[in-house]
Amino acid sequence: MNDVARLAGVSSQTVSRAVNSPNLLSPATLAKVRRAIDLLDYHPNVAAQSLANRTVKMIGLFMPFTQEQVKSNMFFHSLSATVCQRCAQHDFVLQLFTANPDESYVRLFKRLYREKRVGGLLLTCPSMNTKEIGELRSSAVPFVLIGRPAAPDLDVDYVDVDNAAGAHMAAQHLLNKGHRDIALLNAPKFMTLSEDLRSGVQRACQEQGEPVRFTEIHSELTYKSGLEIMRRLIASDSRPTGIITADDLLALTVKRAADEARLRIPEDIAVISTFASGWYDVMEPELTHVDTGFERIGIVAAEHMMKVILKKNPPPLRTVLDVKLTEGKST
Amino acid sequence: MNDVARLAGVSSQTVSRAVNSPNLLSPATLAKVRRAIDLLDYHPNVAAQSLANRTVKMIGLFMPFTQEQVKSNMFFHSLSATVCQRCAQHDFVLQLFTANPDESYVRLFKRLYREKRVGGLLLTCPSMNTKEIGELRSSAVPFVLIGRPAAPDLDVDYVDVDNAAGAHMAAQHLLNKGHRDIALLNAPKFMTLSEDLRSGVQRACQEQGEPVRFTEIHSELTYKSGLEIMRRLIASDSRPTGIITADDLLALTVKRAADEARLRIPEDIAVISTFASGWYDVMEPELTHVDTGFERIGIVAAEHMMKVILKKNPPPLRTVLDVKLTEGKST
DNA sequence: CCTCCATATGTTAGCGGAAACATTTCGTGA
DNA sequence: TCACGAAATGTTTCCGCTAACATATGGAGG
Repeated sequence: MNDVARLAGVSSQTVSRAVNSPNLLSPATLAKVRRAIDLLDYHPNVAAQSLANRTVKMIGLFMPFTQEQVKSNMFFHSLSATVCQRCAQHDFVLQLFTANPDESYVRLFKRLYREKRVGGLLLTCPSMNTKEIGELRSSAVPFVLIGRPAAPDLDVDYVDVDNAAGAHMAAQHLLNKGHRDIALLNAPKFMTLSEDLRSGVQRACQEQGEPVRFTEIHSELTYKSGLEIMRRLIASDSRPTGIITADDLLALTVKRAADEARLRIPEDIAVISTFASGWYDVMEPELTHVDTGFERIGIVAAEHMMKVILKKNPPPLRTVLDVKLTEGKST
Repeated sequence: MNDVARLAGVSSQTVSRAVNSPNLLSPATLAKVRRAIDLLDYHPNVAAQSLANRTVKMIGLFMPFTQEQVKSNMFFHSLSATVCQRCAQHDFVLQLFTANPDESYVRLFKRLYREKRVGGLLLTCPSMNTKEIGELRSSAVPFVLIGRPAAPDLDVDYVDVDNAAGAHMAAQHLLNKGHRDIALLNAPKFMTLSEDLRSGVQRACQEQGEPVRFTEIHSELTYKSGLEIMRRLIASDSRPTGIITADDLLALTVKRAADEARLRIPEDIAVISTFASGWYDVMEPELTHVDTGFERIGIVAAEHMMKVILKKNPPPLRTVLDVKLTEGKST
């Protein structure tokens, strides 16, 4: 920076201004300084910058999922991709944390923040409980939850997609097609998602005038787990006529189990997924599904976090993104 | 740090030593300092650390792929996960870059390094040419290529899996089963991978005593693209008896096209994949494939990079990881 | 012609640490 | 008993940058 200043014949503070607030400089000086910057190929040292102005232009994205869990779900890659892109636009950087920590979540997050590794965190931790969230909230660490907390009155920032509405739409869709025996191949219990889905489906069933049989089964979000369950369900006496799956990978297991049992989709058994990630294409017939547009989550969360870090005091983030149903040929 | 020093009754440099080289301190002082650190919940500021000792304990992982490209391939998530985990073990951090840059690759990489955002880079840029690599090599930026460069004598660090050997094994496997009409559903031409695969298969065909018909077709690594090609290929007069795919997603397209044409796998048409990522499970019958163990790439690359950053002068990294064939029921 | 204020630039003092060097302490062998 | 070197600790300076304040410059208005 001093070299640039010398070459341009100005003070080093002027160089700093040329970089950070060019509008404060006269056009002539600005041009001089910029020429010198170009000539010397100067790039500011971000460590020194954050030390001096005490803001850390890095967002941590925390996704403590196993390979197996992630594998089934485009969600995670999509999230990191959109966050990364958004960061780049604002001269921020994304730090990714996928490893399961040795220490407790709260402790880790506090540490990362205190060490100035990140200016704030985006968290996808389904297993973080209300107490932990509250604890983190009362610390100074800025964070946004991806997926809303179990306790809705917790006064924390979050973005979520309206999974309950999606499930409701999916169930309604089946009911409209005349189905009266519906099963929900749901996500594991520990995911708050699973409760949203169940409640959405149940509400739709209750709203229906006639009686509806509703079965709920929890599955891991893996092909193997889903397939095992579906085989059993389809072989049983009480085979439902319509199946709602938490995820398009699980929809594939329905297809396979149906194939094996020589059942046709949608004639003998209908399938609809409340979430479409990367497996969507592979399904045959074309899968009716709820389009969550989950790519939007990363954008909203990252934008909010950057505002927080830059002390722009954005309003609280309590966003639940709407979803829509895309009809395919599987129902 | 000064607070800790005061509380422990030592100088701040002693605190620094307690953190970075505890063996230099007497057990008594070390204990005192550590107690003070705990009491005050002190965490060193990494920005200040890198400023003072001018090493940046961050590794950048660059993966400029579109959603569409990534979707088909577990490779990318697996890579970031293993690198991230490895980084965590050494108190390093992973910065992820998936966005396609506005500027040129080389320019971007130099900038990231000069700005001290990263201490070094792990690069997966299939479209980076020999000239660019050479240019980057002659700069000060430490980097490791994921996948080896087209020009083998380029004097750069890289890790790769032995795709040519994998393709060779796959072809041999089919030849041993008696196939004499083989097609390779290959990756796009712009990926260096595609050349490795072709050469591997060709070599196997040549080594075979009898004449073998060999067809090569390039496809994007998407279901749609593969399916279109496979439908045409299977419908054509010259339908091959054995198909080698670049990827397990493409293997699924073979399955689907075969189903549609009422062909059985493996009786009427055999399939083997030279790469198994997340789509593996979904295939029926069980897919014969080359197991590349690509998770190892991230580990090797990250370990090397950390040594470079910590100035441990590791020997040049020219690693080509071996692969093995796992026989399923699709051949 | 002078005051006053907005605009443009320079100066000083850290941000939180670690390297390099200086100093003290202490055990050891002659 | 004392010199001597290793081990333990302290002091100074600087890493590269920006906030806060100080100063210069120029034009409008009285």
